[in-house]
Amino acid sequence: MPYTYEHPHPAVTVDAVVFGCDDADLKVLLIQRDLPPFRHRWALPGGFVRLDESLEDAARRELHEETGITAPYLEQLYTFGQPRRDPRERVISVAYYALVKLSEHAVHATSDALNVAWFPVADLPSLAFDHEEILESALRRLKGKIRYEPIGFELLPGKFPLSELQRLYETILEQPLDKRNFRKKILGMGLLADTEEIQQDVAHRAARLYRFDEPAYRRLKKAGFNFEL
Amino acid sequence: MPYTYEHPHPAVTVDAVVFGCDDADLKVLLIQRDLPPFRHRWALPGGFVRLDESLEDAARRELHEETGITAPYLEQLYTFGQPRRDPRERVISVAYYALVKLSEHAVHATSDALNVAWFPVADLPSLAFDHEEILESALRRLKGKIRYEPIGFELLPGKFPLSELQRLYETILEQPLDKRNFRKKILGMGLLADTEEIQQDVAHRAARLYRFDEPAYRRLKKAGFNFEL
DNA sequence: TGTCTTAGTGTACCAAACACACTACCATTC
DNA sequence: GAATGGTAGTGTGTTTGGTACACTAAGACA
Repeated sequence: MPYTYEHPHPAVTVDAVVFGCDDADLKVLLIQRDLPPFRHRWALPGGFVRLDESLEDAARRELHEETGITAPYLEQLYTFGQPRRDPRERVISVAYYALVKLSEHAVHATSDALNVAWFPVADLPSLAFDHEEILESALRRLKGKIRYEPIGFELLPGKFPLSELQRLYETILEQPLDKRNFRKKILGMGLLADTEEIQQDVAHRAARLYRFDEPAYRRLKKAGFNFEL
Repeated sequence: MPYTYEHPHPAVTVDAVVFGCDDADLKVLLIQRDLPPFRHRWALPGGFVRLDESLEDAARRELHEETGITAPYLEQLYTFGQPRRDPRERVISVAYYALVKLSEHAVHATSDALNVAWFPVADLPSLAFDHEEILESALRRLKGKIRYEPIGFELLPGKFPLSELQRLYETILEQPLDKRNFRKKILGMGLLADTEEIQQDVAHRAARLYRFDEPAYRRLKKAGFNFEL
């Protein structure tokens, strides 16, 4: 059972900041801890890295184990390793951030967590460890990256009206965008395919639905195109 | 002497990609290993993180111990943690990149290293571990970041002619820039202060020397200015 | 049939990006 | 001291993309 080394080793964990978006808000997935330290506090999903798995695999595994979410867009964010960030022992945490289509992911609490829930980023509870710092860092990254990589689509359903895409950008960038300029620019890129479908069950004129044209993006990127909004 | 844990722990190291620039080239600082594994191979300076120091402190300490360099611009790059990247045991490496003024830093080998030397990034030896991957990643980051943060100045001496700054950008971005447009843009930002000095001992017309005006940059940044080249 | 709500569309102006070529200055050499 | 070689330094016109801005169209519902 015990593991012995000649030199001291820190523990290594992965934590994930999972973003989702619904009609109203940008949201983050949190779990409520069922074990000390910080028992009953909300925290980012995450856990210890096993010796035979890569960091990214560990992040995916923990995410699945604790929240039921699989295979999202996942990217390494930053590594947090201040000496006293965990009261138990020296723990170095490699943080990831993930983007998921909120509507397509039912979440459910599992063994290690008392509870799992989506929180609007504008209204968060106090978090365990240094997870508030990690979350802020993830938000900054998202805000920066969404402007020059087409990652916003990961947060939307497969088919979406342009107004929803615009609202997503406005929410994340925290600034209003002009409708005509937004449409002109995004449609001009040639990354959106018209699905020939329209919204259903809305109490007003129905909007066309578009989808992100991934192959077109890869083609354009190869040809030197740079996404920018 | 032995350290015992209930669960297996990986080892954690920091590695640093140190960039410098001389008249001709962008260069990287490497050490020649004096110990197995990869004995006699060139590698990035780095080493094990101590339990009572932060990751950044560890990077600075190792850099100083192995190469004599102190207090450079240092930023976390990425964390590399594939299970078999080190043949001895599971080692997770938090990589940093640093920018230094090459001319102002005499380097010297110390105990752990057989040798220390600057290599042009265009002409590198084969490296130990996955250090080639780390170095490529650092180059990508540098290339991306230098366009929207004024970090290029960290690589130049305190006083420099505009032509040297331009050559630095051309080297890192790997593309030629128009002299007039470059000067217009960079001078128009108001980040460069004229030192009222000129080059000495050159075999042609001497150029004015400028310095990066850090307080001006902070002021402008606060007012919403964004560096971009 | 009127009202409400969101979808969808075009143009004029301004600012920044880009392309482009010559003169000025200094040191060295003959 | 004249000529040469090498880098410093300078301005304009064109094009492109960013930004500001207001009305009509469609469909649901009362």
